[in-house]
Amino acid sequence: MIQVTLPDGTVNEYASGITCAEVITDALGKKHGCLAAKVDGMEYDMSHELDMNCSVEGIKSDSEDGIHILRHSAAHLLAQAVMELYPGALPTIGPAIDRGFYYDFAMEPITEGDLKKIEKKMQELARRNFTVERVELDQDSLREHFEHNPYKLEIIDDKLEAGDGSTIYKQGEWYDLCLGPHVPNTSRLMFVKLTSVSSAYWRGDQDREQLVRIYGLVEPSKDALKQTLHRMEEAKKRDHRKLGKDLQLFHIDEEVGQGLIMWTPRGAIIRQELQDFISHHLRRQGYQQVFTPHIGKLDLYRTSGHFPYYQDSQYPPLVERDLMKKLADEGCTCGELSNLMKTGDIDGYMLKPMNCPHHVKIYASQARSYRNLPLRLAEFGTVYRWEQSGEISGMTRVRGFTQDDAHLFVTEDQISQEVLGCIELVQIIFDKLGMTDYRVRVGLRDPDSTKYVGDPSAWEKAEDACRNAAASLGVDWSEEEGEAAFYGPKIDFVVKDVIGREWQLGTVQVDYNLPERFDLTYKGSDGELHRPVMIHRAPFGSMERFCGVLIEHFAGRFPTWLTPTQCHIITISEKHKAYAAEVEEALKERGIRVEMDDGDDTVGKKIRTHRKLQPAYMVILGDGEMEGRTVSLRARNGDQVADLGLEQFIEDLQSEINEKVSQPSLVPPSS
RNA sequence: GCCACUGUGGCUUAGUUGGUAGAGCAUCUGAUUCGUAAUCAGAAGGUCGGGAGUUCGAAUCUCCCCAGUGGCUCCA
Repeated sequence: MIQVTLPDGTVNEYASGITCAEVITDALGKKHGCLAAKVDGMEYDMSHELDMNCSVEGIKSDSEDGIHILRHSAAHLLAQAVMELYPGALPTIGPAIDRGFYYDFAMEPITEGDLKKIEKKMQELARRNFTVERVELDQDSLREHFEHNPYKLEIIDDKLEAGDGSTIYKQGEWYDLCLGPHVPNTSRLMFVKLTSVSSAYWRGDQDREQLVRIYGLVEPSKDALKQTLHRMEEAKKRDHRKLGKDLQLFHIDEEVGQGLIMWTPRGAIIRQELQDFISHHLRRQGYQQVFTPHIGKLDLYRTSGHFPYYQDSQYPPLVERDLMKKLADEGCTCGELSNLMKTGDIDGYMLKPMNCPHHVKIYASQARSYRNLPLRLAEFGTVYRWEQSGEISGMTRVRGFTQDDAHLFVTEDQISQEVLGCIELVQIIFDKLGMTDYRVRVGLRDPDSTKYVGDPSAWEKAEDACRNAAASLGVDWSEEEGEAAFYGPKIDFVVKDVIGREWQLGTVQVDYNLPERFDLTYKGSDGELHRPVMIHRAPFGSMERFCGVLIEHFAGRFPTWLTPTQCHIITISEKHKAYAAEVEEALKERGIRVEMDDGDDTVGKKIRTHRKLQPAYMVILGDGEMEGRTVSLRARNGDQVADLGLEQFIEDLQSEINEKVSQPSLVPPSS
């Protein structure tokens, strides 16, 4: 007999060899809704047999662990279905992921249209309710089972020590190399939906085979699946690429170039407001504004180390006119040109891929003393990077962007405090915008690597500074070894977009490298020259990416202070034009952004039209308003308030803007 | 950069097996002056992402290029 402790603390006695399923059924009844079990905290199949005293807890299908198992099992089902439909395909790997699961196959490419067919097959297989069976095999028979699948053999080679066995999971005739656990039978996997097909490299290696990757969703119930699909639909409506067009915020033009954002008037307002907002805080924190050119000589980047090392991710250099002509006359090829530039035989200019070297030069333009430090130089600096064409996306991954950049030149003793200051700035901004859904990543050295510059004890101090700063935020943060830049540790702020992709926004990086390369110094209190440390920081990251994320965050419904047009005036009929003009003038006088519609459409039509642009308020003006010198407001959700005194309205609106209230609040919600 | 898919007037989109493009919104012109999600009528606007090819004939087939989408890889 063995003693089994249940989650509620009861201890039951069973004969040794009883399965988890039997224990859980005994404890919770037949309809226990569990997919697998935790035995002493470790996950096992329901069929796992218990042979010693232990604790057992069921894993429900709607728990986090349960969903994970469901997804992983659905991946197996997908592979089974694909194998039935495409006998030549070779399954490789198929894990559960955050939003579902995928499986990679070595096979002929398929199209989205084929997914329906595969999905149907999956449902059919689910319905046949195969038992999912765990089988332990020694290595020889494992190899035998997968002798026709070099991918599985490679996994066996990699993961298993010689002589070690492992397990396969069987459902019907089909089986896969896997550690489990899995659902007890395939009927649990009825509610699946294949979402997309794409490709991936075997083992994530660009130089290896490209595989067909199929993505899918699975949920424990029909309703849950429906809800998930609905949520995805809703999320897509907030996509900044769609809203950017609807709200006329930015434009990308094929003829201008890939990944190059043009901020249209309405979008430019948002950007300007954000820049003003942050500039205000920068001044308070002792930053000094600078401006630097968009290009710099190649030598500058040779010194900084960015050229030619990062040549592939930069726009090609600009070469002086005469030289270009001479080279052209001599029939110099691009490759030769590139080589000449690499060796320094000829010079040219580069579009700046970052602002640091220019700021470094400002630092170096004067003799600095410890009394000058920290020196904080800030600039909305536009940089250009040659991102791979396949990576470019909307506003979040572009080839030209403006960083809300700053570089702090500090003594080693000041690092900690200054990093903290940078972090605070990020937090002020995120708080004001109500962006709470972000994670913080502290990038540290890989202890085994030697690629890092700077003195190890200095690194430790800087890493501690980053850790402490991150901890002070009171949000989730994680340390990631090996994520540091080669020149110093960093703190990144990461948010997800509507389709679940992560984007790095704000960043704070400690840098020991550039001060070294540019031989920066300051005179210390001891009269000796010392090397300053640089801190790079950009709270938004880039204006483009940040705005893209912000559009999705607000679903296009910006707070009053940010929204491109704050009031849209709508007249009822022609006779209200004069009063409307008066109201418009009064608003504009106070710096409020107004758009007027005194055209001859019907009121309903005008409201419909203007709604699309999501102003904070629509100001409706008719007979009543004209007589009483009042306004009537319509909020974004359709709520209305009638006959507000004009002066009072303007006053209230202005304070709503000045205080950067999170959402328009002058129209009380209707009951 | 790699794989797959997509690309029709400003926007959304119809276009069966190849026979030189239909619509709605927006725009413009008239009429209408109307209280909160589309007033009526008319006009103008596309050669179908670009180029080459197959064909008597291509938006529809083939190839190359460009761009977008979903991934992969990358991201100082």
